[in-house]
Amino acid sequence: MKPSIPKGTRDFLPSEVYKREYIFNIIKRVFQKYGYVPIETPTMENLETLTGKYGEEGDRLLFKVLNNGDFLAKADKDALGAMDSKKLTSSISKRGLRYDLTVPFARYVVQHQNDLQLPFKRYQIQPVWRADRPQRGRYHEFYQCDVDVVGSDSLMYEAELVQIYDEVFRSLGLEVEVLVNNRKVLFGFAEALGLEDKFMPMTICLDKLDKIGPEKVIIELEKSGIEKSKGEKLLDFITVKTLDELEAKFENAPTGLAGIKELRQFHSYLNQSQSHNTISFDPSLARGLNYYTGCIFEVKAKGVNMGSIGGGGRYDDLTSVFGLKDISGVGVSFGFARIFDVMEELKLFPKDIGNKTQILIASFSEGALIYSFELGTELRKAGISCDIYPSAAKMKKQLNYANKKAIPFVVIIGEDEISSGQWQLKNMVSGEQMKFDTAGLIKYLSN
RNA sequence: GUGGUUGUAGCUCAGCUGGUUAGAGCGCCUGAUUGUGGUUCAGGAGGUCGUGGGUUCGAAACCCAUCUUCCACCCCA
Repeated sequence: MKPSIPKGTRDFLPSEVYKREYIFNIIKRVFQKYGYVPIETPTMENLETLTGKYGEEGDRLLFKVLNNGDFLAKADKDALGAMDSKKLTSSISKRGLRYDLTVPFARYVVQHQNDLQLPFKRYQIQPVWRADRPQRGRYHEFYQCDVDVVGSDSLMYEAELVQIYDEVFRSLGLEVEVLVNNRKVLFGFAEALGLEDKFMPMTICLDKLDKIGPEKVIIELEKSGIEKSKGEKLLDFITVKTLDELEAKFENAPTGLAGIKELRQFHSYLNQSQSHNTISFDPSLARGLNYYTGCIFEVKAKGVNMGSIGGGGRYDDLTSVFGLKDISGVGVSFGFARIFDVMEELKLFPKDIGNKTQILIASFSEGALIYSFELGTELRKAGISCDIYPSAAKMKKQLNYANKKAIPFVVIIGEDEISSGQWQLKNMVSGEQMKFDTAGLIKYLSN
């Protein structure tokens, strides 16, 4: 049998896991500093929790888990006879793999509302699954890293999350630009142009601006039933640079004005001069997801051509479908896979990442193995990370093992060393050899 | 979900219009060097040519199906 894994999934080598954990650890440290706590939710949710939350497209991409037991006996016979897969699904599958972390979190908040102190600040790093067609950087299984706060509509949290972005990327050594906009401002465009009923398609087209260019955006808008003159006006709107300029154009747009007010308050919390990265207002920023209702964010890395490496925003009513009304939330997520790629491209991972083993103990004879194990025990007791070669293989092979694993020191044990009690320590970089007894070796390696 | 693309040794890839024993580089193993790695030299192992059908005297090559890879849409991380 040829070994294989399912389409769109990946194995990770030790070096990749080390790098991933390097990123995770920095992110977690920042989250905890800002008072966010970790939670986890199950891999599987009830299908009814997930369906209908991501639009029709999202439902298609949900992985469904087949019921156990004699599932066909309980299947919808009409749907089965009619070969209607969509209709059949609900009778043979009651669970699905989580599609993102936000909807399970909304369910979690409602379910545990009596145990949670609001505002509740949580972070969550877990894999999610989507039955999309895989491509590079697009998998069936991938990690998401979300940080959210629910139970407060204070714009202080928008400012806090942007600070978190700033601090995380600074710690990772990445320079980024944080783009900020507000869905109410976008709605203001629709109000000003009399396009309130076309708001959704308008934002979807606008979101493609930097990808397809202004001419094609106008064509797309026309396809959605927005006439060319209004499309041109819309593109004219988004050329504004400041909130004051925009305010002047929003005479008949009460929601738009409310959005401007929110952005002003957000900026008053943030002291720009304290930010390491650029934070800029971008009226064309739209974000695809429609549950956002207030401020929205997107993060782009400077110096590389890569899509956004993070994003998020304010959502006013995500918990109401689970029966809890008037809970406002705001959150952002980190695009882990892309951050990984950008850091790889810019060579930002520390060089010694993953080289945790300090020393290898090599043996010249079978009789030396017992001494090797004993020495290893002593070194480990002293907190030195060491690896013991398990046989008296050819020295060439043992030293090669150390080279492959980038272990910087090898201690060599043979008959001479055993009788004298002086171990040979070899520096694998310089090739130098020195003699130590056990105590001296520990002292030398502890420096 | 739509249209395309890819699959040959552990890895990266050659392999002509179908023709006899399927190749290279790197890696791996062995030896030169029976107590010392990275260099060098010599030798060696390793392949159901993604899988299943078909066409043919003959298929890695042509046809069909299927899986996989990557790409453009859709959508998104």
